[in-house]
Amino acid sequence: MNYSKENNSIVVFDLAQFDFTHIVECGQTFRYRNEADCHTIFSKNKFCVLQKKKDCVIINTSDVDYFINYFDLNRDYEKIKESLCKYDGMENAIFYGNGIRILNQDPYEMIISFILSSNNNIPRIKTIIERICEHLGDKTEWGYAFPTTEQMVRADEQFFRFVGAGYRANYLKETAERLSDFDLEHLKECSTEKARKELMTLKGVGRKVADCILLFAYHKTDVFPMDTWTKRIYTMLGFCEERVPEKQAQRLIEKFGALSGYAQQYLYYYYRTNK
DNA sequence: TTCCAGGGATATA
DNA sequence: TATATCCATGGA
Repeated sequence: MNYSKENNSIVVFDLAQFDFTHIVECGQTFRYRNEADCHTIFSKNKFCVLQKKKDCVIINTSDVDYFINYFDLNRDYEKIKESLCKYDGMENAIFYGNGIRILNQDPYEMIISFILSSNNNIPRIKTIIERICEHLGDKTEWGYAFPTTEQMVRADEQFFRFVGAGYRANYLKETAERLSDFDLEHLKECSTEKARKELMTLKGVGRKVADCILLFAYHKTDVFPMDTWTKRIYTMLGFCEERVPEKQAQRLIEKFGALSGYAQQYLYYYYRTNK
């Protein structure tokens, strides 16, 4: 991936491997803002501002190294796309979602965010997360940071209902308490299976939410999160053997292997935005 | 009014 | 182990 690192900015030259709209609209993050001439993306207590030029994208940030990792800039997505194009039904999805990258996001933020995602829609998830940040997170020059574990445990169930979490309020309360004494770092070293099993002991984290966390926070790409959209995609790809989402995911992982997570994002984005 | 959204917990057989 | 039902909320 062709980019250069400056003092307070990153310049990305390979636009076929970097499309901000596709990166944020493919459902892996909920904290971003689109403005007329620039885009802003937030992570933990950090942010960056992206400006698209004729033949490059400039990422302005005070933490260059953090966002080089965040945007997964040291990975060659051309190779990934080439490999995935060999599969039937992938070419259109890859062409459509060209420039998607799987972000390396904060595990804690992903857990809280995807607990909220269950049986919910993206605009609402964004709104609820925004409210949680506004009420619990530190105020910064650009807005509110995502709350720390300490800030989260101070909130009660009533608060999470107040911000619109609905029946998930209890999940957030219980999981926030568990995570205040939980080593999220060591999951990096675990196998996908073992990490998934541990994540699923958290309240509000089932198979699908766990797979999203594994993919978007730990970059474990041998997962295929099955939601209401990908269940439809399963039959559209010509599969019909399995009815249980977990087994459907297994079939798809047998098909795509270590590229499953990437395949899932292209397919999810393509079919969701094209109905 | 009903359906749906990046599903999970729980009870039941 | 597999299936059915309930769960808040707001936009379509």
